[in-house]
Amino acid sequence: MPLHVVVADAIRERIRSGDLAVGAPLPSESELSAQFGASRGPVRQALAQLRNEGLIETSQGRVPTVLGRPLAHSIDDFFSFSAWVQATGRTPGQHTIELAWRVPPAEVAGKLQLAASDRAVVIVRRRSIDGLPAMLERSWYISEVGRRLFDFDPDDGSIFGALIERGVPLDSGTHTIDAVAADPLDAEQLGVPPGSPLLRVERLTTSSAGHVLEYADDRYRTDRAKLAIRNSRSTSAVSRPSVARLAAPVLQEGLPA
Amino acid sequence: MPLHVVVADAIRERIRSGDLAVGAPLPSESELSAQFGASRGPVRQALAQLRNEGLIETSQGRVPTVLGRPLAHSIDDFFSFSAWVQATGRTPGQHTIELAWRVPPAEVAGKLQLAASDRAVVIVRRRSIDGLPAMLERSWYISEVGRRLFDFDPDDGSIFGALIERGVPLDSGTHTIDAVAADPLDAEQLGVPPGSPLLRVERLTTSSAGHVLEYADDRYRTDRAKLAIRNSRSTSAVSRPSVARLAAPVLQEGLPA
DNA sequence: CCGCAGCACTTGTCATGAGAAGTTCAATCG
DNA sequence: CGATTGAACTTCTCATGACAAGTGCTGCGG
Repeated sequence: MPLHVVVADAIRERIRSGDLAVGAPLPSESELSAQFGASRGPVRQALAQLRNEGLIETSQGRVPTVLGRPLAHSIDDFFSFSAWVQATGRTPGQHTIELAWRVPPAEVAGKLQLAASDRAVVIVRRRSIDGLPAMLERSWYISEVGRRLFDFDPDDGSIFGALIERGVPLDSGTHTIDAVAADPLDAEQLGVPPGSPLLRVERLTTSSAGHVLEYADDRYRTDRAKLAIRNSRSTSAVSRPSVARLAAPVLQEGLPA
Repeated sequence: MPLHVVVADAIRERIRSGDLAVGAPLPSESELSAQFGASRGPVRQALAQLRNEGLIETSQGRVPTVLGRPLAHSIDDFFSFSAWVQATGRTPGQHTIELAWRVPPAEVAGKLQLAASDRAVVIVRRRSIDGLPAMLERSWYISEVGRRLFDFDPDDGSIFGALIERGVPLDSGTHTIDAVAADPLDAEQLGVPPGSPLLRVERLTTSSAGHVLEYADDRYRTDRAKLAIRNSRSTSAVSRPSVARLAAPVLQEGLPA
């Protein structure tokens, strides 16, 4: 394992555990170099990584300080409902409502870049957190990917994980976020009155080569799940925001000032 | 200006302009070094920055390739409604409905970390895009920051920009996203039926020192604005997602595959 | 006691050099 | 003609050294 990863992991763990409190100063670069037996290069590489994750703040002449605790554990938390729920220490659940291979509506076909007569695999699942319905997922896969859904029981766990294991190159995703009123199916499955506001996340998953593999429409009960974004202007190198899903009861603990 | 910034800007511009098309290979590190008269250090620093912005993809042994065009122009686009709308080539508008200094409700006081009897400055504004109402903003500032709101006309433009100019260290933000039903004020100001689903973004803005300066509750008409997130699992160094607001009619153009 | 200069220390930037590890492609072997 | 080997190329990793620029503290002078 590369040295700079070792250093970054160690510091990240010290922040996560609270050993390095929010606002506390980090050891200087030279101290870190000595501690890990590394030269300044890998240490600076590790600090750049942490700065980029929004965990620390650095500026010239001043020792780096801790900005906040980590939001998401890994990038997969954002792609996989199961991975996300498990990472927050809860139990994910899923109940398949429909699994079919058919011609999708025109708008879905457009997003999947299919011809009008091409079929796709659709799966509708109710996802729950600790047994409570939290999200209704309508997912369309291109046939080549979707046929693998018939190889295993979708009630078993993560489709994302199962597809990755089978070598499907799910890689990049574009998520579009808005709000919709619950339609009759949403209302019935999620246990809310029809017309209730739901948080909708539309996901377009592509391979590393850029081919569209999946289009999904996920609708969340906002009392059970939200999204969080943290970003900072200060960090000298333009930092990227940090995005995570949040389970409602974790909100306070999950969002340190 | 630092060399690695010069290199990064130059490459970013070549990607933005289409000179380097999506999927095209970049020059190798040694070629870039020669072109800019720099050693490998700054060149690698620039490439790391671009990789982190999701613009390029690198892996060992292979020349970097272009992944996609930039989503957001700058980080400020996410903090400032005005900056965002202008960056998309539209005209932002604002109409102040209320500006007051009073004791906030308990929940707001809690988020601002105020004592029960402390006052704060509240401003309610309707924001529009090209004259069409798009968002209703309820913003609470701690008194020290909020009193500056009386120094200028909030209908003039960006409060964020004005506060930054006056030295207020608005720096980091945590955004929580969910959906709510339009209350009577939302409905009236945004021109939608009461109970319509709205996309809500709660924002907690803090100084670089970690003090809470602002709490805001922004509610968007989802037909006029959405959020987009793009992220990738592949990029060797853990890449950070890219977040942007989207004005509805820009959706197609704004989201290259 | 206050203000300021100076020093020690910090991070930011850049150059050079070297080996490990992965990719690509062409020549060679079966 | 297909499979394999190998060399040339690439990026990744790391070490060392140096200077610039910003911060914070100490001690001096007023």
